[in-house]
Amino acid sequence: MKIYNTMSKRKEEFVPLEPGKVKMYVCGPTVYNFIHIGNARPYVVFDTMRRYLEYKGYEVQYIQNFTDVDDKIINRANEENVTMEALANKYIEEVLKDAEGLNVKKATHHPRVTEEMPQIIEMITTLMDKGFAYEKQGTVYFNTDAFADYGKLSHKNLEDLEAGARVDVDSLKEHTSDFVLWKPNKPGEPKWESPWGSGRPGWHIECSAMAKRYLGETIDIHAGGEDLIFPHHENEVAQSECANGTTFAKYWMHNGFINVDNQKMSKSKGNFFLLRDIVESFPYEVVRFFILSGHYRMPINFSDELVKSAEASLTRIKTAVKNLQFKLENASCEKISDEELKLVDEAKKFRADFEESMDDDLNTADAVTAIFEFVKFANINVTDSSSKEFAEKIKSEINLLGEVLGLNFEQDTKNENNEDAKKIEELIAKRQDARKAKDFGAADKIRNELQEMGVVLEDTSQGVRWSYK
RNA sequence: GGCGCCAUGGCCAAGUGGUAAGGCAUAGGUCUGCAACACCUUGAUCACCAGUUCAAAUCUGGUUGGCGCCUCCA
Repeated sequence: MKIYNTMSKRKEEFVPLEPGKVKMYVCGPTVYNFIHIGNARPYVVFDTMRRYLEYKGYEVQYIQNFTDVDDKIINRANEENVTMEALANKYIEEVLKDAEGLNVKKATHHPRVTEEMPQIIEMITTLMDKGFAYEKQGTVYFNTDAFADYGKLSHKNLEDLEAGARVDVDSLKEHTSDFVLWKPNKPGEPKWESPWGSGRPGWHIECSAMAKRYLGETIDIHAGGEDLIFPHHENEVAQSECANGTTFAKYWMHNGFINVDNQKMSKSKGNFFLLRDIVESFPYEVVRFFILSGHYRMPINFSDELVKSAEASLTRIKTAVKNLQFKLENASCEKISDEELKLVDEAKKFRADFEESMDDDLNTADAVTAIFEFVKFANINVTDSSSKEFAEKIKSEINLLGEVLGLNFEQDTKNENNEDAKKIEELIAKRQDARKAKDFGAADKIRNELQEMGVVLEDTSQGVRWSYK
């Protein structure tokens, strides 16, 4: 498999540090609100990466943190008159709900910054001891000048950074690009004791410390949104490599943004969409499919119209799978024929195509194409007279590819209950009687009635198939 | 100012040296009592200019347009 590595700016063959195992760290959200559609992208993309690696037989250790101490959380907590802890807990729960809705697998660990203080303080101490950090009035800074490789991930150099810097209010720093490792608390703010006085860690150090604790000094893949390249990930590299004296991450993966009207979402522009609001109109799985229908490094635009189009595409696949299910349930012949066995063999190419696309830097957009082609193949070759075994084999192969993408093609997002089903079956039987009697007026009336209940009928030579629209 | 990304049919989107995948939408047709599902058919020379090459959407240079990072941010 090839992965585009931000560090080298090229696709590289993926070779894990340890055969058969992959250590992945994905930067998680700061929990002070529900996640927005943009936050959903790294969740979906890197979960898909994980699923594909697992599909290929790797054992994946997947770590995603929650930043539960930060100015934004403190401010929001003050506004709502609750403790920072309560606010963070609330949103961690909500984020997990959204993640579950998106069918994102749980991380191996979801560490929280507030529970990692000893490790964080230890790492800062090491940086101080090794001369990569300095303390001024209770604030500890990382000395970027001491790390010769500073800028190697974001491909910036210190001179350019100095030149392009905005007016710096923080006069305690020795260099513009130095950043905070530990800062003193203001009165009333949450605080932890440290060798430099009470306070809390800077944003960057937490990820370095958590990655080290749960995955070790060197990890395989570090991932996140492209905006994190600088300064966040650049600073992580500096901290971890200076403290540990070894390479931090072998591969750096960064997802592109989800834009609205081709522009970055922002609250001030008023083009900001929470995932919660979107799933009022579309199922979570449609959002997941929408995200996977473009390459993860390219920007994608978000709009109702585009998601609607994605929904129609997904429906095509799901309809095909439903049809296969109906056919196998009503098949008159159990055993697969020689002719069908040949077709099963022929269908292997779709899986091969799928893998080829996924192997090419997780090209899910192209991988989805293989599924569509598989669907067409199924539509043409699995007929009403196919054997049950054949229909079953084809269906499970398509479903398998869906699972790798975290999509369950058989899942029905609409509510159904048995009482409804019974009533629907009765109406269908009545309609069938009417049709037999060539009373099409009555038959159509029943069909319309069902349509109003949100039920769509399909007459096949195997019988009537119904589903919720 | 520094660094970087993008520009493919109505919309979305792969392809990155050998004469343009796929999906959505549209139109016509087949199937159907009608419909639905499905199938068939229908459409682009790849922003522009110049260059390299037997050959370029695909490489190089330039132009135009859009966007991002450099400040919290997925």
